[in-house]
Amino acid sequence: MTREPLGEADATDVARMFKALSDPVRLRLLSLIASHEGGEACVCDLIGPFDVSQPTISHHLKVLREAGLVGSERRGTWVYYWVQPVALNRLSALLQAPVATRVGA
Amino acid sequence: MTREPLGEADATDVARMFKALSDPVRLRLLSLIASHEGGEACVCDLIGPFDVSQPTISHHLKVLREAGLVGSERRGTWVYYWVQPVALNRLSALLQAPVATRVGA
DNA sequence: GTCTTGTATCGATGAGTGTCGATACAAGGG
DNA sequence: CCCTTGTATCGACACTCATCGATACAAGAC
Repeated sequence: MTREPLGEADATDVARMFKALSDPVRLRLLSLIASHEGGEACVCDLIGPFDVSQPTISHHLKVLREAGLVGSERRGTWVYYWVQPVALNRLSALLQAPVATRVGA
Repeated sequence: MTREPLGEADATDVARMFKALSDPVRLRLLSLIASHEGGEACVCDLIGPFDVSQPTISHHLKVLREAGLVGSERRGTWVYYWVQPVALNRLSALLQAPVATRVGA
């Protein structure tokens, strides 16, 4: 990003992912999933830590999934979610700024 | 983030920055500024590339500034903007995911 | 001073978003 | 079968946001 300007298409694509990260509940969900043992977490593990209702958690998980930031799978009664490292690393790389961009900064 | 869950306060703080990045126009503005020679750009350089009005560009620059992602300064007639590398790097580091989080992923 | 150019703010409006309760769907146990 | 538990969808509501035109402010030229 600091090398050459983003094109319109890329910007729209990346903006959709950042929008998925622009909510505190979703950020905490993502970090709960990422830091959970085995790298994945059941939805039942993700409802307790929040003050919002179960449908709201389900909605936020859907947003993260449709943004490509997490994957999910039903196994028996429970549904498990895991992070998609490739997507996160893409955003991470995009934000890496040069050490000193501006003269005197 | 992949090490331990984000606290509520941190999540709210970081979410505000990601929200500033969640718009295609703002992403392109940021990359235009970052990739401009000297690491800074005059507002007059930032209006032409877009199809939106000048007040809208001004609004988006304000959002980026209030999120701490860019700095600005008036020099004579023109106002210059530059990126804040520390802020971008903080977000970048936060998104760095382990190479293989899930077994078999 | 007045005029012109660059930038920011204001007020309005249409679209989008987070949240909820109610409800539907999925799967296993009795 | 019915019942229970886990998860997703639906419909509604309050709120936020991106955008605009109009206007105000800043600074230099004349």
